[in-house]
Amino acid sequence: MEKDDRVQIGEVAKTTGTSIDTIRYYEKLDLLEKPIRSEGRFRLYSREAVGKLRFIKKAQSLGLTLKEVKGIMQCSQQGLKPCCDLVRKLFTKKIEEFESKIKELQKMKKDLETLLSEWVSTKEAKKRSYAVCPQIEREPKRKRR
Amino acid sequence: MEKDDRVQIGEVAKTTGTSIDTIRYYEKLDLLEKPIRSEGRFRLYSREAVGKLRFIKKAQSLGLTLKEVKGIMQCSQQGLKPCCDLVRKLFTKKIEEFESKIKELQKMKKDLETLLSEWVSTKEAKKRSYAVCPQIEREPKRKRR
DNA sequence: TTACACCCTAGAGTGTACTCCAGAGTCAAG
DNA sequence: CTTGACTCTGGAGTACACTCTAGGGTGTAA
Repeated sequence: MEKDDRVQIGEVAKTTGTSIDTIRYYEKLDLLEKPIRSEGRFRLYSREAVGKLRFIKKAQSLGLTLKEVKGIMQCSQQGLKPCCDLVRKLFTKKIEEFESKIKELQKMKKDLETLLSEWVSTKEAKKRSYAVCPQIEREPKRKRR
Repeated sequence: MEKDDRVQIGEVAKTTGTSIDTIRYYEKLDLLEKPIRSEGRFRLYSREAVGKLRFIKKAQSLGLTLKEVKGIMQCSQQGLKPCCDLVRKLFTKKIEEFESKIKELQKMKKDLETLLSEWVSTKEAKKRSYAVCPQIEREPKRKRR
C-alpha cells in the first residue's frame, strides 16, 4: 500500500502474463479500478491490483466470462457472504455443465471407438459416417416475422 | 434420397432447433453443402443434410468450434480411419481440458467453502477476498515495439 | 386476385474478448 | 541534449458465431 510498492503497467503485464492492452481494456470495463498515476500520467498499480488481475485470469481460465467476474467483484463489496454465495452458485453451475459435457464426450469417444473397430473389421464405411451423432429432437428457438 | 424426402429450410430449422439464418450461415462456411433448389430457388434439404446439421450441433455442444467440425467433415471424405483418428484426437484433448478444469473448479469450490465457513465464524472479512486465487507466475506473452 | 406464410440475397450489426495502430508524451542513461 | 525504452489516448481491426434488415420473390388457399 506504500507508494514504492507501486509498479508500472509493463511490470504488471510481465508478472501476470497479461498484455498491457488487456490491462487497459479491463480498466475500461471497470474490472480493474483506475490506478493512481505518476507525475507523467503513467499508471501505478498496487500489489492488490495485481492480485485482482490474477483473480480475473484465474476465474476466466475456469470458464467464467468477464461479466461474471465483474459480478463477483461487485458482489464482494457487498460483503463476503453474498459474494461467496454467488461464486458458489456460478461454480456449481459450471461444474455441472462441465460434468455433463464430459459425460457426453466420453460417450461419444466410446461410440467412436466401437464404430472404428467395427469398420476396421468390416470395411463398409461411408454410409454411417454421421451415425456417431445421436438423434436429438428439440423445440425450435425462433419464430420469424 | 428421393425428391419428396426433401424439405425446405424452415422445416429443417424447426426439426433441428437451428435458426434459418444459422443454416444459411453454415452453408456459407461450407459446413453444409449447397442443397438442390426448387423451381423458385428455395433450398431443398435431404435427410442426410439434416443429419449433418444435427452432427454439427452436437459437436458444437461438446465444445468443438465450427472450424474443428469442418475439419472433421473434410477428413471424413478422406475415409473413415483418418477421420476417426482426428475426432478421437480432438475429443481426447477436450476431455483432458475439461477434466483439468473440473479439478480446478472443484478445488476452488472447496477452498471457497472452507473460506466461507471460516469467515462466518470469525467475521474478519475483506482483507482476504482475493486469497481464493492461487498465485501463478507465468512468462510474458508479448514484447512491445 | 389478393392475402399471407414462407423463402431469397447481400450486407450490416451484435457481443465477447481482445489486439493493434498512430501520434505523442515521459524518463533515465550516456 | 539526444536516444531508446516505456507509456499515453482514442479509435480501428480481428475472430467467432451468429442475428437482423431491407427489399423483393414464391406458393397456396379463399
